[in-house]
Amino acid sequence: MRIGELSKKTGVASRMLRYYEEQGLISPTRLDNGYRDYQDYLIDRVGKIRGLVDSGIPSRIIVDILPCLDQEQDIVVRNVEPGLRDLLAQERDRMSQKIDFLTQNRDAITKYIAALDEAATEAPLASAS
DNA sequence: ATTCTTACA
DNA sequence: TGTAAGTA
Repeated sequence: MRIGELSKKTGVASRMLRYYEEQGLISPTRLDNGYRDYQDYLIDRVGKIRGLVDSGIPSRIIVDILPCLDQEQDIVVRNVEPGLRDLLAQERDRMSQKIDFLTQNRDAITKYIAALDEAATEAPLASAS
């Protein structure tokens, strides 16, 4: 399928699909007319990529994690790149740190929402005062 | 009508 | 990311 169809199926803007390609996250083939040709499995892959990207994970890390996502559980460990283990461990710690940060913000927002609801209950028409 | 690349906001 | 230009 071409970029427009993949965009509709994944909800990812075609602009970003081309960007993902630049980042080495996906490698669509080309049609004779130069149009990008995406395989069906990329629909699922793009969904996972979006999840990672939306979590704020740098694309350079996503590239290393992607092969783990494309398989069910049988992770192939042939690519024993030198510092990859440490790189991923370091990234995992950053994720934990980010999760803690987001958890705090979520709780703070939850309290704020509660305060807003309470205020609305006490003074229903005070929004324009 | 769609997509492509390049480039600017 | 969105959009514009000029193509294929």
